Amino acid sequence: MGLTKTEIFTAEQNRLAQLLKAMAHPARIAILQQIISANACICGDLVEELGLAQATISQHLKELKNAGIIQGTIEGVTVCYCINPVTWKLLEHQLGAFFGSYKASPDCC
Amino acid sequence: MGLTKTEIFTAEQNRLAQLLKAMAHPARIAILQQIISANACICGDLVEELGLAQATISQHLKELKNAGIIQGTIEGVTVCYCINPVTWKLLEHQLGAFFGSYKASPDCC
DNA sequence: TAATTGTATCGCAATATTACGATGTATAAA
DNA sequence: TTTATACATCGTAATATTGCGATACAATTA
Repeated sequence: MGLTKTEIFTAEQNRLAQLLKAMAHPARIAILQQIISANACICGDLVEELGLAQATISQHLKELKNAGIIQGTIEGVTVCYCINPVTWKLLEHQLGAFFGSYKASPDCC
Repeated sequence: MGLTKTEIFTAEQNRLAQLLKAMAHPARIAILQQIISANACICGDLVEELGLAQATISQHLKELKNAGIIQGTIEGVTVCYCINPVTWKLLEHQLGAFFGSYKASPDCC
């Protein structure tokens, strides 16, 4: 049916999956890297940096914004995007806890 | 066209996106949590633990295996799944570096 | 050998994603 | 007020994902 059964899972599982999904695209990873490396916020330079159409970039930015990973503020004609520090740290800690919860045991397959 | 332009991006960006995508589903997060918390490897108990059909679970396991996040070994009738320690640590470090590369600056939007 | 058990795969329907041209919108400059 | 610039949104085609019933397969057990 192509519809994820969200009601089966916990809110945390769904939220984590949502955040990971928002990042799970090479273009969106590239966008995040650009935003981070530009220190200050980047605007529509992304269209030139990456080789994608303006409509496509705008769509990817929207998804990152919807997930709460980035935030955008209008600055005259341009829009300034930057990392949402709250979500970023939350996700960082959640992933850290998740990955840290695994301890390799030698008696495994 | 519904086809990701992988050739535009670096191998690292594509690989990271692939790994994140494999994890970006609540069922697959739940499966990983189960595998981790069961310490030793879990088998088809997953079908009972989660409320999904056997075919669906098998498909999710296949995706995690294809991405290299888990590995499965046949043990008689059952199949034993566990975390692939190499990929796990690699992803852990890569994500750590990625999230750590962001330093919040106050002069931002 | 036949039946049972645990998984994998096939095939399908419903839905979601990706990419982009075309077009809309809002601000700034002429 | 017209024009230009920077984005956002719409609509659409191609493709991918999700979930599951049905079925195949492989290894034990009777």
